[in-house]
Amino acid sequence: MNLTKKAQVTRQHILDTGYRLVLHRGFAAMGLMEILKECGVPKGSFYHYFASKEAFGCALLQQYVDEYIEKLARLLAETGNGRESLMRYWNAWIADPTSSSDSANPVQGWADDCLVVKLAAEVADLSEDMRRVLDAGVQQLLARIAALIDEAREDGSVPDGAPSPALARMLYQMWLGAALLTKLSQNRMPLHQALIATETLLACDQTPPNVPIT
Amino acid sequence: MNLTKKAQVTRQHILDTGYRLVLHRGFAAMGLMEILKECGVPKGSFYHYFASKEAFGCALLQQYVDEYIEKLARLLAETGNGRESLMRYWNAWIADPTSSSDSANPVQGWADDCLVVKLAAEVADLSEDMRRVLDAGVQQLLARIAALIDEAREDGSVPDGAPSPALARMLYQMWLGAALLTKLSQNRMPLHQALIATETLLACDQTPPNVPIT
DNA sequence: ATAGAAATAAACCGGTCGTCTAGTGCCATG
DNA sequence: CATGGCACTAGACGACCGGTTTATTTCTAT
Repeated sequence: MNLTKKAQVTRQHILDTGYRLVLHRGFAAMGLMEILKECGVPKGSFYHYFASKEAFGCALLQQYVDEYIEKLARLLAETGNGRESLMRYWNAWIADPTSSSDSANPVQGWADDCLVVKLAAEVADLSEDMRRVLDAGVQQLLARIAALIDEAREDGSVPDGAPSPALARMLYQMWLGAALLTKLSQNRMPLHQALIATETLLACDQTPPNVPIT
Repeated sequence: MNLTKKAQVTRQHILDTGYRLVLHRGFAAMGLMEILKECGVPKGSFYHYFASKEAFGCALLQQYVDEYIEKLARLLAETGNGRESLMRYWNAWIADPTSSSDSANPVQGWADDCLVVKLAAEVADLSEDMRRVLDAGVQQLLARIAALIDEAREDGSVPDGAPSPALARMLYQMWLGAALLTKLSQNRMPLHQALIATETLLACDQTPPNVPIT
């Protein structure tokens, strides 16, 4: 029992360091030895916990998705009307209000730790399994954002407009693009601009011609 | 002289097949042998034409950027007012009007062949040189789009609104995100939705609070 | 015919993922 | 307390592929 618990800890340790590494190197470029050396786990153990590198990747992504949704729930649990909650989320992309930032850890937001930004393009062609996990996570998130928009509209803090699923996706796309350009240009301006644009879009109450919603 | 020309052809051949492969496998995951086997060039030759894999990557990206700008110029050379030109560009993301599509080559647009979508996240952390090439290309493109918006506003086909550089970037980000989600979900709906959103945004003449530009 | 550049072939070394066998520690049962 | 069994650790090993370098051949121009 205690033993099993310790084993789970080891498995978790592998996943955590894997996350840190994959965030910067990418999935294919990250070797297993790199992870295992860093957390002092022998190779034999790895294949005890995971059937393959791909299976490991799936577990990694699944855990990331789950934790993301949880983190979002915690962020939204604070007080504030619908619009404030929504904007708290987008603001977190730029700077996570719950994480402290000192000189060693410069100001960072969710955009900097986002595996969708880092891996979506790579994984989409690499592994069907990993693609599905990440895609399902994104769909889940989009649904939550859409619901958030609906709530904000119900309490009157956001005006009516485009269908909430369409608007949610549009906003998310914009932030993905902003995070990508920020990575590429090493300049956080796109993120700040996205924040302004988000406010504009939320205020924009003109409904576009019918958008097919999936 | 003829020889030199033939050499250039070989080099070009390597770059072209490299582009096709990197578009699906990614840069790190694509081995040199994969390229060289496909175009029948021996390994030794590769290092005659390119100093390293990274240098090859830079040349690949540089050529991609240059061709992209040219392709854009050709697309915009056709008749139409400013707004029509602009929308022709975004439409091309979904389906390139200049490329024929048959059953073997299903309908494809620029989004499917975009190296920014595929490589930005990977390259940003992998190689400073490659990052710079791609970033410079994006900046060049953004400037062109902003100019296009200005032209459209001058001929009255697009209303005034947010500063054109900010609007251009916002639109581009949205399309990047849409292309990413399309790859991830294997569903082209995000692209179509981006098209609707683009029209809405162009019509939206409310200026957001001052946006610091670049 | 020959000097020298252009192009190629082959060897190199390190790292890849994954397998496999051996060994350790812990728990439950007799 | 012994013993068998299971979860886990340990790391050597294999086959292969990574990018790079060096040596060699091929060709052209003088």
